[in-house]
Amino acid sequence: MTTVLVCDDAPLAREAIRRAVGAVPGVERVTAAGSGEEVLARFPIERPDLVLMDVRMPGIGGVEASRRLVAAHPDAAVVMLTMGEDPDGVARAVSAGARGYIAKDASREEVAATVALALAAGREGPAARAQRVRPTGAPPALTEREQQVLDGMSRGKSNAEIGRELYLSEDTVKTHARRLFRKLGAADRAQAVALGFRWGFLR
Amino acid sequence: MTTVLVCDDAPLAREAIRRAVGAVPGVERVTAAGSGEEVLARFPIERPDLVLMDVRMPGIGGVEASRRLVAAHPDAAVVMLTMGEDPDGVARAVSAGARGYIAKDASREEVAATVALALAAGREGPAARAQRVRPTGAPPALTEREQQVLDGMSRGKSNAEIGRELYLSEDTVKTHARRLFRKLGAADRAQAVALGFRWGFLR
DNA sequence: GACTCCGTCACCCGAAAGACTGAAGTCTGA
DNA sequence: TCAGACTTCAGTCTTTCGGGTGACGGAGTC
Repeated sequence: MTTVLVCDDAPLAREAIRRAVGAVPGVERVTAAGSGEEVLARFPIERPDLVLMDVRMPGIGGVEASRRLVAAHPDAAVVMLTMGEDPDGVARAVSAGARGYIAKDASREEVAATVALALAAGREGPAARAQRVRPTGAPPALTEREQQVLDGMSRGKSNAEIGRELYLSEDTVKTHARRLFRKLGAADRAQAVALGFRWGFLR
Repeated sequence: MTTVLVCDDAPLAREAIRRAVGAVPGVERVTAAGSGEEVLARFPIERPDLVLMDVRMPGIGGVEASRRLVAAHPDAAVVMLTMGEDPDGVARAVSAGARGYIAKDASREEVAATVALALAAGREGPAARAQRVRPTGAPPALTEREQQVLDGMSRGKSNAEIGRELYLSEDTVKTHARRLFRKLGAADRAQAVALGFRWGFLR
């Protein structure tokens, strides 16, 4: 009986992850919690084989919850959920006992693979996975132009249209766009917009 | 002395709107508030010629704030800021005394034009502008495939990559993408991602 | 049975995007 | 004063995107 406990304060994300994890072969039961405190309270009762926990939550965050959980139950397997907004937190969580992490922008397949790995692995060294943490510690600092270009992208404007709005040439907009992509780690404007929302540059 | 009071709980959006409004000819002073309550408190003191207020805010939302403001000060000119997520709320706000609304995905020019119009107009009938509210009251219903394609887009995947993830041909992905754009009213994948976040399909 | 919606795939086409350079002006801060 | 960031623009190149259109099978509906 392999059970997984998913913890995220956002109901939508929680259910999405539940579905993804539920599809992993070998996982019979997936339960959900809405806070780190709830995980600490329920872990001794449910004894899940794996805890998937969001890094950022109200109350004690995922990092502190992971630390306390592993301190109280050294056999607990914790995998952090992150959306790249807090790589330092992930690093601390991993060093505090989490077995790995999954980026929330990962595909369903990647989630499944990571969960399966975490379940299968005898405690793999945290260092191995900690390397996957993004090197950029702080939220990227966007210049005003980059912010404006990002904003235009989110409104479905082409580079030429953004240029006309800002009284710039299309080439200049493309230059700002390229640097924007580098800073955000985006492959294209669609991902840039997604990361813009997650970093709070857009809303 | 024409002054405009901008109210939005998000500092970034607030500043962006401030800048846009500040560029409108005839506007000498733009002040900013962070909540509906703050607007109600400051309006009698500052007596701005126009209040730009976000529909959705913590505490009393823009609708209720607009209603109370106009009830207390019938000469108050309120224009709602919306991002299309709550057309009913806009309609109620307009019927409750708001003079119009501006979509947040509007261009700077559109913002300027609407502000100038709201300032210049003797009280135009609310009905005239209320028609601009999007006819689609409910969030668009996305099929599972469209949701999956949207998700892939938000992760920066190309259509071909999404196709490989979902075991589909690139052409099929493009078909789903095209229908997705139609449903969301998006011009391209970047705007589709933005609308996906605003409708809650992505997070 | 007719109709509609979804999912699948294919073709063509022009427009746009994004990567790669190089360069020059402004402005700030060490 | 000088380094460095920001901003501006330009060129070339390949890839991708998005629109238009058509098609076929299946599921559900009227």
